[in-house]
Amino acid sequence: MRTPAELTERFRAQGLKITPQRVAVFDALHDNPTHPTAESVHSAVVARMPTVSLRTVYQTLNDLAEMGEISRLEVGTGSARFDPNVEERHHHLVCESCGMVRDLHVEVAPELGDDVPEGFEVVGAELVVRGRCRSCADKD
Amino acid sequence: MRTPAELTERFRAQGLKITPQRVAVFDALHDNPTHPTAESVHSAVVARMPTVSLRTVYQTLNDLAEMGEISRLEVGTGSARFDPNVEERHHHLVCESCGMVRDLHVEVAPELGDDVPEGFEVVGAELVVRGRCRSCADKD
DNA sequence: ACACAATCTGCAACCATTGTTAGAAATAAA
DNA sequence: TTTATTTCTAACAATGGTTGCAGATTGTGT
Repeated sequence: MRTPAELTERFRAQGLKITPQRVAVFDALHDNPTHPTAESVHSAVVARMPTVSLRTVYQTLNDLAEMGEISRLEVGTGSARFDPNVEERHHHLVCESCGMVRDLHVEVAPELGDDVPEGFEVVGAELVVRGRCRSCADKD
Repeated sequence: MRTPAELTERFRAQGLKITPQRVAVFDALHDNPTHPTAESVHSAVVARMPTVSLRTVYQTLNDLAEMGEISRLEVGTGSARFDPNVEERHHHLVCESCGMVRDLHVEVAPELGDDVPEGFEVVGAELVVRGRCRSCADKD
């Protein structure tokens, strides 16, 4: 992910204003490998700026996603996850027990050709590998 | 997918009762390649049994999913989709414009080994390929 | 046919997310 | 720096999908 400072530039370039709330979200995401939900980003932000609303966090995450600076994941755990790592193409590993999401660096069948219908414009492909992580598997 | 008659057997085997509502859901799913939402299953069912509630449809779909007779898909289109085809291993193609979901018969990187952490029990892997279907691409 | 347990319906509650709006704050212009 | 303009924020309400609940209803084994 870009640094908070770089994101600030990108926002300015789009004519968006730089507010402390937005910077706090940038900081919360920077080098964060946990694929946080909006809620957990909000918690992190609130720890330092108690008045920031969840609405603002959603707004900023949406802006970032629209600019392609982060990506939104739907892994079936109820709420969306946000992934600051958009530079490396990668996929995800999900623990069905604790909800943990982890990056997975795997090449996925690049020759889709066969079964994709004529005229379908492929934009992207996401692989989700599900299972139980070690600590959950050990628990019972 | 199993025939409605077979599902009836499976339900009985689990000690679940056979009600006309449940049979109507079985029928609505049988050989249905559209990956319907609960809402659309409900519409189909209501066409023949006007009093069936959406709640009952959800209940039956959940039962079927728990028994492994159908699978629940979350492709990020707002509502869950249900796929009666659990016999053939396959993946999905999603049109981001109209929400269409289609089966995709592609082999996906079977040697995950590399990046899966030690001790993680892999249960399954789902690939979602996103893009625009021909008719949506033609529209604009 | 009976009795009991399981099921159905209708409605309320829930959760994640988005719409709205008045007031506050950041930038641009002077 | 002061003002003017435009954008943001916070709070709250509303939405959409899904599940919880209570009482009436209906399969099923006897």
